[in-house]
Amino acid sequence: MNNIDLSNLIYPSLPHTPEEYESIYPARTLPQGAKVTRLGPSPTGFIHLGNLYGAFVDERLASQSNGVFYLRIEDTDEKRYVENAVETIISSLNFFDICFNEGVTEDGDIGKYGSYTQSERKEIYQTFAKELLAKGMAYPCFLSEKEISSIREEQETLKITPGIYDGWSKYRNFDIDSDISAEVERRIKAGDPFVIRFKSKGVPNLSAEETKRHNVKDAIRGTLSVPCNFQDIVIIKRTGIPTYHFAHVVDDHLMRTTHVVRGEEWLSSLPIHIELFAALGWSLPVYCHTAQLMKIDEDGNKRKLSKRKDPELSLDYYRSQGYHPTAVREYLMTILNSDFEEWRAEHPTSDIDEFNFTTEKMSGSGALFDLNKLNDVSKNTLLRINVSEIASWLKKWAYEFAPEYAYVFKDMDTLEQLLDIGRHDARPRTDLVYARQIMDFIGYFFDESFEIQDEYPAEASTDAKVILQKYLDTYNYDDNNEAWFNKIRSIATELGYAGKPKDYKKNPDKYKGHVGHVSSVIRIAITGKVQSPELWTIQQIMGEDKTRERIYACL
RNA sequence: GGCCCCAUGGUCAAGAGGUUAAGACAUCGCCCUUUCACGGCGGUAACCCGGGUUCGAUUCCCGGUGGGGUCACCA
Repeated sequence: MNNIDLSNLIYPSLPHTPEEYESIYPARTLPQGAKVTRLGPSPTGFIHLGNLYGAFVDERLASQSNGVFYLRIEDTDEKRYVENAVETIISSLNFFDICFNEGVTEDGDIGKYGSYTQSERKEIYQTFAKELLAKGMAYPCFLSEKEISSIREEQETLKITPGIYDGWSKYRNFDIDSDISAEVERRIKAGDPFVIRFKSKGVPNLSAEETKRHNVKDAIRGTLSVPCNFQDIVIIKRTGIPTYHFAHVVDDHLMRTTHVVRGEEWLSSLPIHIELFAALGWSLPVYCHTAQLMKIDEDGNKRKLSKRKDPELSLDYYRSQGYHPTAVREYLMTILNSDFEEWRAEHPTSDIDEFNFTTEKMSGSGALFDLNKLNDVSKNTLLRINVSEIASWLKKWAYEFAPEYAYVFKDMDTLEQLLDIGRHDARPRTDLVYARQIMDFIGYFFDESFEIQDEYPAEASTDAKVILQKYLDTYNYDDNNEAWFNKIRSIATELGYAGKPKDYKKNPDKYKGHVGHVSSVIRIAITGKVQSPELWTIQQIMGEDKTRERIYACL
């Protein structure tokens, strides 16, 4: 038995040794306890709420510990590349206030641990693959697709775990079989394509009791017990590019990541990563496997979210509906940490950054996305933002997503007054939820969108014109709220309506209705709807002429 | 199918070996009120099932069921 080292034949010239990379990317000098996190999207450009959820965890962890949060583009799958994806990812995340302090940016990389694009790190991965090769911990494998699938078939009939592992690839022990080693050497020299597989030390197909296990601490889930890996997984593909598994291990070590936040779908490949880290002699990062986000559908049935596709899941959906980024962050934090809502109730005006977020308080089970809750969080969040900011945010939103509302923004002062109605009362109104809804809510004010939508209340419909005529006769723009309403009350009593709703309720037969019915008629004439904020204020903003016009139009 | 993760009202969720099992959203009713909203009060509504440990389990253990994930030269 002779140990044959093919590493130099496979990778004859690489610019650096593993040791050199260790010093090129030295341990970071950061304050005690600082966390280094990363987001590693593939460049499909599709960012969904689940990504944002995870990114938020990364961002909080790093920022709260004065650490580093960096963006790494994981483009090891050429088929996935979408034009401008990186720009889209960055801008979507930035919109929701998720910012990176290192990594890929639109103007090139920032930071000393680059390149932050995996396709540009080929030589680094190969250097470590070469090391594994030299140590006999990896091997070149020439198995074709056909061969692999016939191995799988055989394994299926044998009812054992499918895959390439000890006993199944004839290339695994090439160095002790001279025939195979001669073949391998010849084919490498001939330029035949091959992959590099990790040579797992795990023992395959043991019974449940015999299986060796790892106990790993997960920052969200506590101690996890996973079986040891025994698959000879591919670390370098035929193209020379690493697989996710290998790139993850090499990059997160070299970039000195302390906390790996990723979805729970990665849980099942954790054994692979554990073995890889050990094989390279590196310590494990702290894993944080987040639960999946789910949603509730229109029928009220719960349903798991499928990762891609679901348009409601796309971040762009919330952007185009006009949810305020702060509201989305608030909502996300309520599902992220169970005690956030309580904290928010105690600190209504504090910045969300002051909340102490921890992974331990995250739930291991998937949360259902709840639009009701988002809306509730959103209206309370908007209450905390001052009107001028809301107005300009709406304008920006309309410019991008709803140009048909341009008329709303012709007079920003008026818009601000409109939006501000009732917001500073002791018990403030919470009418504003998201941009599209707000456009609808204030639509009554603008001639472009004004229309009579509701019917006069039955109690006053026959008197409607009389009421409006009398109102027009007595209306005075300079009346204050009280004087104005007293006039309406006089009209009501004059026509046989109760001046107070209570009187009407006590003696419904004595009156045609009450003052509320009378004012509803006026409200409908002016706003087109039975429901509106404070009418007097609306009129003051509208101005005398427009108010009179609207009434007149109904006569 | 193997393996892994998860399991308290409709939803998010607190919780401890003994509690009248919090709270928020949603929903329903009442009150306040010139409409709506806001606010106040109240109602409906939950520990997946079966064993075991225990004086006592929703809580701890085991098994099952259900949901999810994963078994690629995708991430």
